Amino acid sequence: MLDPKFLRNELELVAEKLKARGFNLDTQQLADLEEQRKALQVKTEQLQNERNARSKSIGKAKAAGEDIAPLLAEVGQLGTDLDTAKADLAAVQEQVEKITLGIPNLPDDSVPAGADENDNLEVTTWGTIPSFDFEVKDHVDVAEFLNKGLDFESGVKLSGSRFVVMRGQIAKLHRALAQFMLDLHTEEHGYEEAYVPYLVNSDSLYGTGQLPKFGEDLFHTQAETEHGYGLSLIPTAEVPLTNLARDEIFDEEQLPIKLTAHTPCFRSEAGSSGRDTRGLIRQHQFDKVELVQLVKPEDSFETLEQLTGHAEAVLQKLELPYRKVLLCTGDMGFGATKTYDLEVWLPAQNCYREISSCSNMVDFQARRMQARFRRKGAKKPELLHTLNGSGLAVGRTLVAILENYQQADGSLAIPTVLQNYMGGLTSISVK
RNA sequence: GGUGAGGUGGCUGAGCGGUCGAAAGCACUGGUCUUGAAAACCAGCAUACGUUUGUAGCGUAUCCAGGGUUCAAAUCCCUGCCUCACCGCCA
Repeated sequence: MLDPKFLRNELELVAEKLKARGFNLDTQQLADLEEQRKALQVKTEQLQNERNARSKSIGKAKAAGEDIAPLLAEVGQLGTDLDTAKADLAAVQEQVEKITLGIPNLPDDSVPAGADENDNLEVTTWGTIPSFDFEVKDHVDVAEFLNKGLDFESGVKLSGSRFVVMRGQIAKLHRALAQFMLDLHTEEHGYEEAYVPYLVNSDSLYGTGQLPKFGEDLFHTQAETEHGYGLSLIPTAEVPLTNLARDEIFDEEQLPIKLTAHTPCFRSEAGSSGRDTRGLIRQHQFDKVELVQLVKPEDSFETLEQLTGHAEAVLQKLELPYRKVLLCTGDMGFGATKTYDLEVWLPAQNCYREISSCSNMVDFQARRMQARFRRKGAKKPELLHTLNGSGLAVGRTLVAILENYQQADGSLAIPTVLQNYMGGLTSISVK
């Protein structure tokens, strides 16, 4: 959510910045509603003031033993006037809120203008793209050959399309990856490990910005009612981790707060029906190790560079070639003001594919969540800044390893840093 | 799931339907005192929004949340959520 005062006072500037990310703000409508809101709010508060004053004088009169009947008669119409004013105000406020909750964050000035992913800016590449002296298989075929380690048929039987069963050494490798990532972030990058709920309430989803606009991307445990959806499955650990700060006021010295968690993520993939139907790339359920930081405003852009580096470290230690991309205005997520994507090299697709997305949300989520901190000696608390990034998507990392570490004989080499997690195993081969 | 108790400011904890944004204590901040510290004493100490050039003033709201009764609700009624205790069940 944007700063309502900024939105009000700089409406045209906001609209212009939003245009860069393909969002059209109806400034006329919003300005009209704001004007109504202001008038109604003043009116309502005046009526309330009058009612309070009169009620108070009735109380005093009664205490003094005076006859209060004439005073009561005077109040007469006030109550109903107040009720209608309140109702009118609530209706307008609801409209304003509906609009403001649906406005995405403003892009930072360092973000390149562009319409879609084709306008993203490649920042760096790392590693050398491997060459194979045999015909490369994609990850599905590599795993199929390795004792049917990825079992999509069973996924369909148990649940439906976009679900998978992993077995044997592939399942273990998947687990090893998550362990490795968590250990790296906690032991070398200073994050605190967290175990969090996989079901969250609607307040949490509003806080990080999944609701109200993106409800159809989530799995809900019950249909939407006026009280929300009840509990919903998390689409990312960003939701529970970031919402830990909701309605909190931290001391300045407590920041930055750095949290990591390994969780499954659930996405309905509504609107992606034809895309990436083969393999592990796009599943309804996948695991991810998430990084979240809560920082002081002046630190957030520097923190974005660091956090992205923490995600890059995973790829580097796994010796997977990747590139770092600065997303353009048109390709960023709803709450982000600046986002780097890390894209890993997939030999079978002969291209880079997204494996991590690291974003600075500045105060966008913090304002929704009322997540604040107080500077030493300061009276007023300030909104903090929130950042998050994948460090990394475990399923897609498994894909990258299956493809980049495949051998001519059909076996799979195990990246050095994972061998300890695999009981010393250096490769996986057919039984 | 059943029964009972309860949810008040950073914490503890008062609060006959009216002058309660809320006693008191603790914590915290500033000051007096002191060579310094402690103690003592004095003062201050919630958040959001609106109005406004204003971190001033004024106004409004907030005593778990949402409804209701009333001229007036922290206080009464209903619903929900949560906490605690005991019972049942369970990994």
